[in-house]
Amino acid sequence: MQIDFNLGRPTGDARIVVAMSGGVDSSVTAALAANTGAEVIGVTLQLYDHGEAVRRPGACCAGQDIYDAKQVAERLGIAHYVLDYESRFRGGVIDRFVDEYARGRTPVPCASCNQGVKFVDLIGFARELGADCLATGHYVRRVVNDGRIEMHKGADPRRDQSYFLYGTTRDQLDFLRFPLGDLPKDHVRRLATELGLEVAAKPDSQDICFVPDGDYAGLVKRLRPETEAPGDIVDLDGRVLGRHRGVVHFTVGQRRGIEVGGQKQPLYVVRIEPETARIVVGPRSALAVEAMRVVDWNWLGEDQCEVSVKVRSLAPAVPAVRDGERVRFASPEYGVAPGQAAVLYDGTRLLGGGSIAQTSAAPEVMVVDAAAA
RNA sequence: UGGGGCGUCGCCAAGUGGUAAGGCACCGGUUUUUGGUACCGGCAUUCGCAGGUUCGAAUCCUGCCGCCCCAG
Repeated sequence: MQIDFNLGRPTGDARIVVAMSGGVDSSVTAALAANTGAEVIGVTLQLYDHGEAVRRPGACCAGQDIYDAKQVAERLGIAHYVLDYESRFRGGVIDRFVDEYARGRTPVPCASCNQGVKFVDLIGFARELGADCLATGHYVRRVVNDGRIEMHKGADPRRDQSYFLYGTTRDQLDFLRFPLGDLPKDHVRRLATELGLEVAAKPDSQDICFVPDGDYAGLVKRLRPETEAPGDIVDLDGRVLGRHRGVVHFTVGQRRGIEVGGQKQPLYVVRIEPETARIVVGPRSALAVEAMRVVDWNWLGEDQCEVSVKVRSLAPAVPAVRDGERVRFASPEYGVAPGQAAVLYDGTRLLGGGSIAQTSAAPEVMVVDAAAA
């Protein structure tokens, strides 16, 4: 399969650096790059293998991933480097991750990783190598439209990763290539099989990469012990309903894990107050948000105001209006957690996004109970 | 120790003779390169305890235990 990398010159003279995680996607990306006839250099980042923050006994998955990447590079006959970015990852991703939880917010580590280590440091490295581009296995599309470079959602809607890439700058986008953006995931896997890549059947990555056992709370508690201070669970009127074992265990919109029973309706986390370690809970209707304040914007669009917005990776984007740093939903959105990313689109085009700083509750809607009426 | 009420899964709660609803919580799964949501599934051989009546009781009777309210 041939993919046009749009390098602006014959690929035979070009040099492509590929970010190789050791997974299926980036491995196929490397293979597609090699297919162009360009000189291809695979780069794998060692991010958390020996990190103090992650004390994982026994075999290390990160080590396995690096090994896998090396195997693939060898099979493809391309150069391969492993870069030690642990300290940068620790500072730019893990520390920020735990700090956000300590503030009662809910971070998106994949977004900060892409914004920092991957697209700043790795692109810098690729440029130093004299590369024409950095290719990654992300499911997004880079579209040149009338001389303007745009990022669009991946063609496979179930695989689109643009949410995590909202922080990509124009400069970075200019240098990046996403050869998988037009392909469905199963197609990529089939390619991996056809190419005889040993990672073809490797499971998709999931969860937070530096917390493979899923116990992110344990990591946060080790680094920020104050997040495990117990506190009250209170309702919207301040009545104490129960106790909890640390704000780190909660995020706005969360239902499970509150451990308060005996209610007519499920309770959800409405607000987190880290100063007093209080978790405020209420019915689902209390989660309705009509607008939010978004900070730390990255903007790739023009002056679009009518947009669609995602406040989480999955779930379709919903209509909204952008007004400065405020974004107002056309209809109430539920479970909008500060710290998460607000990512704005114009159709499939990524316009930019930022970090959710505050939300405004939608006025209580009188729900008429048809059965009672 | 006069009167009244109550005791059904961790919580709330249906069920008043025919062989234990439902909700919340909890657990598991599905989905997912964040967290969460959502969805699906599981969850009392047993109804405070002990006897009795009955073909058959959580439902009727007796006693005991516990709790609540009003009276003292």
